[in-house]
Amino acid sequence: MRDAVRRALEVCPIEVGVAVAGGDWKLTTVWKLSGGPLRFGELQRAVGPVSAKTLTRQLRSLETDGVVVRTVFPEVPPRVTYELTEAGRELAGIAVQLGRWSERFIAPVEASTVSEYGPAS
Amino acid sequence: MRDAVRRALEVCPIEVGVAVAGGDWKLTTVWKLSGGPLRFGELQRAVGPVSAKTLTRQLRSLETDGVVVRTVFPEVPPRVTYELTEAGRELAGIAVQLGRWSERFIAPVEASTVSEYGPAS
DNA sequence: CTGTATCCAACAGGATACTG
DNA sequence: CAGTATCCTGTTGGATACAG
Repeated sequence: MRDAVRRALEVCPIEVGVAVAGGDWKLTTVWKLSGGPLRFGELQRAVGPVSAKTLTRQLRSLETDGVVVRTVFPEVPPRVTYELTEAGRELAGIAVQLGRWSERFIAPVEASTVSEYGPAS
Repeated sequence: MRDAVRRALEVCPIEVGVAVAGGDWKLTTVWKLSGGPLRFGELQRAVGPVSAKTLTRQLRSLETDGVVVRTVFPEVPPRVTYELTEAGRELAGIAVQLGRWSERFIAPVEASTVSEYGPAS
């Protein structure tokens, strides 16, 4: 278990959730994976302007916390896929709600809603 | 509007939500306020081991983003209360869901659930 | 293709002392 | 009481170059 999570456990469940799901790109990553497994490169393009280094670290963190599963195929060129666990699928639902909340209260828009975008195909 | 929010607007609604609600103590603060207005000191004790400096900054950020309202009473000693806007009340619901999610998938427990704790009285 | 190593700037958050 | 000012450490995240 990661230190950040262990520390949050001493405080309250909400902080545990923040320790696991907080940080740039994490929830968007989970959301993009809710359409099914994606390779590293596909994921990077789908998530947005995230560096490989950061995406890798966030994915490792999510893997440690039991949100995603990483599968390495012993091929050349290498192929690695990421998919959600049950915890990840549940978290994706919360991510969508947060996206809708921000559309409603922070940046009201008519088009380009998270509801319409959907996860990466 | 804060820079972090403006930058997230270029990416996706979920990242906007993270920009507003992400960061230690913010969601717990919102949750504790869901029981009604609290003074600064009450809030600090309710949230947990957060420094005054950090809590102040998070509250200012939440105020700028339209999640909380800060009210100063011209008295001696000074009294300042914080309360949720409608956006804040909606966000508190998501915070509770995140807390329940972490209880279910990260740190399963029988007692001491976020559901039982409730906001500060 | 999927990363890692290194360097760097910016930010987060605690501790302490202090103010109106 | 409700902060602010200062100093400090650790973390975050991009850019670039490189590796298997």
